Amino acid sequence: MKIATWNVNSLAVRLPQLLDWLGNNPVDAIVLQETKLTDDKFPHDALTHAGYQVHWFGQKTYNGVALLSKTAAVDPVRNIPGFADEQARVITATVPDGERHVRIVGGYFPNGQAPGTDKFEYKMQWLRGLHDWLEDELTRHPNLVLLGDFNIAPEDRDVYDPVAWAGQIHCTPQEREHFQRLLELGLHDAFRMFEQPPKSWTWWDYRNLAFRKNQGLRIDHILVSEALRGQVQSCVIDKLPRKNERPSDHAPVVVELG
DNA sequence: ATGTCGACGAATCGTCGA
Repeated sequence: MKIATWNVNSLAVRLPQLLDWLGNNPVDAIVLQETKLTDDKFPHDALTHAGYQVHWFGQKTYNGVALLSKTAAVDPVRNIPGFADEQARVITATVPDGERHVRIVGGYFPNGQAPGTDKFEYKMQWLRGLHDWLEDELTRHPNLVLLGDFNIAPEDRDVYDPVAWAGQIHCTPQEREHFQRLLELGLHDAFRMFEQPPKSWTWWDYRNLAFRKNQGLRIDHILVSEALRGQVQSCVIDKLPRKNERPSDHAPVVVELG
């Protein structure tokens, strides 16, 4: 079973690229972030035609998430129960895979702008809300995958220039502490379960020729629960879509469960 | 280089967010 995550930065713009990518990478499930579409504008028919069933949840201009799966996903939940939120950031559902059922939590974590801002404080509260809900959710669903755009670079090796980024958004000690607290729930960073090329990033700024210079961050992640840990076969970043014309600034990440 | 995108509202660009 393959599960992917991709921040598409506007599904209206990126739909052809998504369909192309799914044609070449027929994953069993994928979560999308930054669809930036109200529910009535969601391209449900095109994705159904591509062989996916979809749960989606969005808003105009900002945010918006979706969960696509080959088999129908059940028990969907929008956002974080117990955490009141105006913003469409989390979509969760259970995807059957033969005898196994996997609870998939797709998240678009707040950016946070900069330490000391209201948006940073919102990010901190959001992360606390996510942690507390996941603690419960894991008791109900031992087979759980948390994936998406975390907007956190967990370690210095996830940053192209850790000195320049020290203390900056995505790299603050507070954000990294929250990432560690998620790991303490028994979640495991699937990407780091394997040997990986150095300078592996999932996001490159549109500015400054960052992709060409491979100046990026690893801020999109796939965390698997303890019960799934032994089943993880691979985890890779697919840089190819970043080379498209009019690319998203993020690359997809794919995990394979045996 | 704060050098790019994408969306929006109102206008053929300025502003915001990332």
